[in-house]
Amino acid sequence: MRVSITDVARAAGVTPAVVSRVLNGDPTLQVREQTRDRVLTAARDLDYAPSHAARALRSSRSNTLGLAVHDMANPLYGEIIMGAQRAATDAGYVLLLADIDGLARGDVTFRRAVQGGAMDGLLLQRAGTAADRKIVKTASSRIPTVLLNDRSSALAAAALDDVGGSRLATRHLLELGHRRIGHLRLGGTSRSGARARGWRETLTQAGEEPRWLADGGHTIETGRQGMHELLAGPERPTAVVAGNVLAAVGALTAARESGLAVPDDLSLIAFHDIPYAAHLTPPLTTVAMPLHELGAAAVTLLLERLDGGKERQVVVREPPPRLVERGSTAPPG
Amino acid sequence: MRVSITDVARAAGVTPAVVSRVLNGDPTLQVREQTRDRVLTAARDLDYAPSHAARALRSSRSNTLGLAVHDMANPLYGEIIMGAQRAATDAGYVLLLADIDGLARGDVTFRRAVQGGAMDGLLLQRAGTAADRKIVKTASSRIPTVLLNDRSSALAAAALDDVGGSRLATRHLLELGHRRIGHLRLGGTSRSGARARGWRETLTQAGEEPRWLADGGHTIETGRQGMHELLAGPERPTAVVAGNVLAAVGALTAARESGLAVPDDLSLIAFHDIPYAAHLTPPLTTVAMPLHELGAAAVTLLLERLDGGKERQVVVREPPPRLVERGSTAPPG
DNA sequence: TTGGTCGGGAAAAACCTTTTACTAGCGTGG
DNA sequence: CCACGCTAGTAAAAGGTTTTTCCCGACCAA
Repeated sequence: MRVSITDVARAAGVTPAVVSRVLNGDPTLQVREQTRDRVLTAARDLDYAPSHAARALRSSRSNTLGLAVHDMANPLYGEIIMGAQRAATDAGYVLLLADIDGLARGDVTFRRAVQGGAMDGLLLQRAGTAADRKIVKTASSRIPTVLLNDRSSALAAAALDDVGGSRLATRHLLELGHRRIGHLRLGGTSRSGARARGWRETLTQAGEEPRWLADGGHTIETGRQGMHELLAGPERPTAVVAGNVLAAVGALTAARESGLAVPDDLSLIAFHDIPYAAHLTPPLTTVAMPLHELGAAAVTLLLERLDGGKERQVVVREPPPRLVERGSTAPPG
Repeated sequence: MRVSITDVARAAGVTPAVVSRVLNGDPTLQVREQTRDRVLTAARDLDYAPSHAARALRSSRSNTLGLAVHDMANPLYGEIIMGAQRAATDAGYVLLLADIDGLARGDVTFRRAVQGGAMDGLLLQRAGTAADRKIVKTASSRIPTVLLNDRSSALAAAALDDVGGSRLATRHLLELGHRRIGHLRLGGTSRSGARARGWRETLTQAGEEPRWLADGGHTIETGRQGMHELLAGPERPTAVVAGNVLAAVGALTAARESGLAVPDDLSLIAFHDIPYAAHLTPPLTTVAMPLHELGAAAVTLLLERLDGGKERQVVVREPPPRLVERGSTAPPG
């Protein structure tokens, strides 16, 4: 049926042990060049691939990493996942998908997968919900866990340079001549704090007062509400830094609903660049963050931990946040 | 270390075989109610979960399904994946992620995963590229494979009701009073044919001639080009059915570039509804297709095959395509 | 010759389940 | 009293790797 290591051994005229050690490059093995060749060609001829299950059983390593995210349909996560995917593949690992909300629904499938050793480690993107806490508890007590873009806890984590991105965005608006610059923060997560900090610090350094602040969340609808809040006061900001591109989409709608033209009456810049941003009206100016690299960094961190490394928290600064100028920012009218 | 079936057996005062058979509900097992309870409580107390690897090795079933897509960052695929995810979880299966383009890069990781029995079956979303053909060949000869939204081949597949969706879109435009209705087809895939067919048939039945046809691809940029092509002739269409929502985004840009106002000078309706569609200018009228259900259906199909079923092709008609009226369609000016 | 060392590989255990075949004990009918 | 059948399990094999220990022959030095 399947070709096993014994078949290869027979074909090469050696024992299975030798095949295993040759194929895995065991440095303690003494073997003649000739024999090694026989093994290698036999393996190739028979198109041999070791049984995932048997190997996992014996070595108690599944070469699999779990990946749990909230919303697959969010292109931001898609980007992160692709980065993680690639890094994992390059390291010979494979990615197992889990849906956080499914897990929280009391899914036995995931718990069994974690406990049963189906994955060696877990990448977790959380959003601060109750479901998250449950998952974190279930998983992190059993297998190494790395948080994606989050650093509020004692767990290992890979995060973006939120402060830097926020500074870049705010500085862009300042350079255009804006003074009254508001911020739509994410709310609820640690990223929220860092992004708000970059905005606040940059304004303070420029001698401006960071007065306009509202929660924009990370969905279109929450962004719309937040923007309305920001525009409600008697004195309005002339420019806004949105903590999330989806919130910015909603903010654009809110501006329109308030009778404000973007960018003539109000400039808007958002965190994260997605293809759609270029096709909104007006095209959205954004700060592109290295999402791909974030995913890769998280995987690297996890692999490190699997090799016995300590829990670390890293900030992905390479490549640095990049300003993508489009049509939603302009000098104040 | 890990708690194994032997530990549970010892705690319950029986042999491992009994534990296995009780936990898996072996109907041929004769066991006293009392003994069964002892086993069950022991398993619960020890928080036992069977080893994924050992079980896979013994039963040569990994309870894992592979999922290979092109572009995770595309929200359409995200939607499909979420549907697949859920259906798989409900059936006790877990999803393994693979990136087609990585695979085609000559990745050994995936080939080893397939051959090593890391997955029982594969869900494959292909786009007609050379990479696809390679993957299909590697995989489908070894494990059951189901195609997502594609039915051009001999393989099992789950597809959308493209003709129905296309009819719905075209009829909507006809009802608004349009006669000169064009189509931006996908190009390259079998879906292309079906969607074009729905458009053509509906027009013909209404006594109109299906004259305006161009390739819109499935990216923003190709959609833009296709739309320009459609608008190039001396006599222009007054309305267009776009085969893909991303192409429609590009088409919107193309219309603007041609100095045409949507919907006043040109109506546009697109396949697939995504949240962004509502926030374009103008908000895009779409036909929402059951993507979630498509993913679930594909999983069902795959599980069927794993249980020895025949290769089938299904069309997901439930829920039926749904018209989402927004601002990009209007009676002809 | 003997003792020692080294090269080249063999043997066997262990990893944890599942499954098939089998059995000890007991009651029952003939 | 014996054969039989039933209950309630038991025993053992199998699945494919990896890894540690072990072994045999050859060569070298004394």
